[in-house]
Amino acid sequence: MQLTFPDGKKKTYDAPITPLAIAKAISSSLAKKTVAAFLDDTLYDLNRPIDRDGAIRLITESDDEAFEILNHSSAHLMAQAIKRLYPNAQFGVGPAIEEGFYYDVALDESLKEDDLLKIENQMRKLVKENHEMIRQEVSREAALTFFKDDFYKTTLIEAIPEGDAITLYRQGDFVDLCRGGHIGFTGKIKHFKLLSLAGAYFRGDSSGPMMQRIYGTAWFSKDALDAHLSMLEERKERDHRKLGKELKMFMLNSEVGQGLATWLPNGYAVRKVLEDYVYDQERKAGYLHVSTPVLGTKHLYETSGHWDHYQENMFPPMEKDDETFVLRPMSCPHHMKIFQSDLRSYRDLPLRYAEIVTQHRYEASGALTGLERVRAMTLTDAHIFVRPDQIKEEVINAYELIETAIADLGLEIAYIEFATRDDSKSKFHDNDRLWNLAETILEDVLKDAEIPYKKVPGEAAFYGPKIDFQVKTVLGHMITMSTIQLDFLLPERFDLNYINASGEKERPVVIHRGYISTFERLMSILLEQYKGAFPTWLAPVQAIVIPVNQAVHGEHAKALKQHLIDLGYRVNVDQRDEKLGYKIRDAQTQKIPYQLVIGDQEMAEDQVTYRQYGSSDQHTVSTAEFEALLAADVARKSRPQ
RNA sequence: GCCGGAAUAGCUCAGAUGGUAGAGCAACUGACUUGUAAUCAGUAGGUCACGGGUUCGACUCCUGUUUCCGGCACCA
Repeated sequence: MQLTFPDGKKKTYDAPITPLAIAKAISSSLAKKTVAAFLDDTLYDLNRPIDRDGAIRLITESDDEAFEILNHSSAHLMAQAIKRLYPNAQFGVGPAIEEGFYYDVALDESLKEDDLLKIENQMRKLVKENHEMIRQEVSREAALTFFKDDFYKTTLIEAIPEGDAITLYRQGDFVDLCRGGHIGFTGKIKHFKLLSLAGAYFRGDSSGPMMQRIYGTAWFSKDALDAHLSMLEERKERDHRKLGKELKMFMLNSEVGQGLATWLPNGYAVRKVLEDYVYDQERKAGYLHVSTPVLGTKHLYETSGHWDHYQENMFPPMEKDDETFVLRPMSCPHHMKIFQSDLRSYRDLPLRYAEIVTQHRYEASGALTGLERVRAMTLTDAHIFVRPDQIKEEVINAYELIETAIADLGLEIAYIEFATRDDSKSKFHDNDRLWNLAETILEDVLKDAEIPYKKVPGEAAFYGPKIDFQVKTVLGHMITMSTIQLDFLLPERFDLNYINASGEKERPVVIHRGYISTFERLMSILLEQYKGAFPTWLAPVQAIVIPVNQAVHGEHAKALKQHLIDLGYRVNVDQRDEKLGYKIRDAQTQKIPYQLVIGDQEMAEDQVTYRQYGSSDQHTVSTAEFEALLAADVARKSRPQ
């Protein structure tokens, strides 16, 4: 039997031979680090015998695939430990995930935090016992017979497509249904920790049973595990809810209402900068700003179709004077009425309406998370009315506007999701011709613009396909930042039209454009991104003036503060009768970008001594120089210096 | 909405087995008059989330509710 290595070398072996044996033959240190192997494109467990020719690649601890294999095996190890402690336990799925693994368990008793330690200790025992994890291919019938009393596993087996191999993995007394790859021996799993308990629906079906999910993480070295755990701690420090409280940005008060955020002065200062930014960018890009009410009649939303398709996400209707009103969850219907308010010519198009507006959506209570998921949100919402021949250009314009904003905010587009419909007809507007046309145009735009994208069938809006701009936050969450949605349906429902060149009525197409998410969600992202230390253009307080001696320099400091405020900056002065060190410390704690110290020399020479957040360097410059520096800092927004 | 956990001063947190609460920071007052991350002293601050129950007595035990946290489901 001949195996070809990645460097092209061929070696001959007596079949069968395991990846472990192959690695051992090369060196014992390689064997230690080897986790599994690829034979051509098939993943082989460390101990799965290879009995045919092919291209072999040994996977070692440093390879990307290794972490996944280790964690997948750790999930099995945990299941084995649970089975020992709770013989009646049944299992759902137990995959490796980005930062570790989980396993879903069905148990009569509910697990407690303390139980995680018990399970962890049992896992360590099993590691010491060093069970071999043996792969076995079985027939569907054999698998079903083996798991005949296990509702979860039989359901999973039945879901495996006909013709696919069904494999079992045995380690000691524990057997699990699994497609593999595994690390071969439980003894290879050394550095792990169980992290949390959660509920999870079996197969993600909220009408089905709920299982107990245990999350854990496994690494190849103690250092790597420790580094991961301290990273998890650091993440908590970055949590926008914690930072938002510390920096007095916003509050969520149960008496105000669940999911209803209150912006405090600091938070609103940041939001106002963002509002002004989007308004100005839109103005330059030819958008026309409008303002429409927070309430609308139920009839309006029946016309748009939201009442039928979106009702469960809306607050219940209210009645007054024989009229039924709803709190608007979106702006589209209002903007449709604006388009309709006048006779439109083909020469008027594209018409771009934008509005900074508050909307209310009834989000499930369990979904609410700080500012990330709220029930009242403010955003800039735009609807662009175009002729069919203008679609492509306007989609590209919107794309560019969004791209610029994301860069100005110091964020990055991770990828773009192209959401199309799938076969579940009831979820989507029933018009094949329009759907196919809409999807074709959007995909053409994506292709022509050479934008990398990922197609996600079934994720479209009910009125049409869309592209979503996904941003990865510093905490690793993927968040939809912006969206461009094509809509052939609402113009039809509202019977919108314009007069074309031949004097005939024609139907416009609507592009829904979400710009930079909602101000609430954006605030949460930015707080976490900058760990509360906002770049100068966004900072709620951009500079604080600190007199060395309040009695001597206080008046001058106050005047300097007012001078900078008059120039358009957000500036405070610390007039407390405290020592300089105390006031500096306080300013650093508040993460104010510039601290301006005023003493005898500065007062006499019209200078400031500034110090930036996070640095202990001091620079003495003339007030004019400092103003120029501040202006340049604000102008570059969040882009790198 | 579902599973599990939590809720003590403005903030961060202590408070064994039931005997009505403490610290640090912040606030306020006074002294100090300050040159780059905490000057000293004093004062005030709490329906222990809310409602019911058990008990001679509940922050503590039971129970219901609310909100928050970790997930799941949801997320135009």
